[in-house]
Parts: sequence; structure tokens; C-alpha cells
Amino acid sequence: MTNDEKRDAILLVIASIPKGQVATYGSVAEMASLKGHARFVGTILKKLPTGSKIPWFRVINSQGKISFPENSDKYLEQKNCLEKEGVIITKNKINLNHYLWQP
DNA sequence: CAAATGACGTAGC
DNA sequence: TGCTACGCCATTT
Repeated sequence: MTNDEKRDAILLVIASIPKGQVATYGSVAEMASLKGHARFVGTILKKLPTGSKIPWFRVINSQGKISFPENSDKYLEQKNCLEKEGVIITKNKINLNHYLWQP
């Protein structure tokens, strides 16, 4: 399994997250048959070109929070994209019991 | 090639 | 709830 293949597997999983739902870095890695590579998912998304078709904003951490500083632009962008899809964010957290994608 | 880094996760306190 | 300390693993220094 080459790195590019791993990357494709991860992006494929992320691309299939339903609109209005979210998935955690860890679950994305696991669904891509890469359990334990949660961090790798992050490094992949980081390298993603701006304006990519990949719904990177549907990926959050296991605590239901956005993995960016509250003040950062990326944080606001992700929050906007999610709320636009109907995801409610209260107290800076997302209710995983309600929005977490589980096939 | 050793060491630091990070869009992470879990456990413990 | 919040914070630390590790474990993790590809990538970057």
C-alpha cells in the first residue's frame, strides 16, 4: 500500500460523508482501513489545495470540536460550511450523537 | 539519518 | 470540564 493509495482511500471516505453529517479523523482513518492513522488524515487535509472539492469541513476531532483555534479564519470557514448544511454548533462543540456519520 | 512537528486519540487526574 | 502525558505515524527539519 503506497502513500498515494492511502491518501486516495482517505479522500474517498471523506468524499462520501453525507451532507449535513460529520466524521472524526479517527473514524475516517478506520473506514479507509488505516486504523491508527488519525494524524495522517490531518496531514493529508492540510496539503489539500484551497478550493478542493473534498468536503474537508465535515471532518472534526473525536471531541466533536473543530481542530482550529477559535479565532482563526479556517475555524470560521469550517463552522460556516457546517452550519450552512444544518449542523448546529453550540458551546463550540458539535453533538456527535446526532451528526456523526455511521454507515 | 536523528529529531521535531502536527487539521489526532485515549487515559488519568 | 479542562489540562497534561503518552502513543501514534507520515512528514518535515
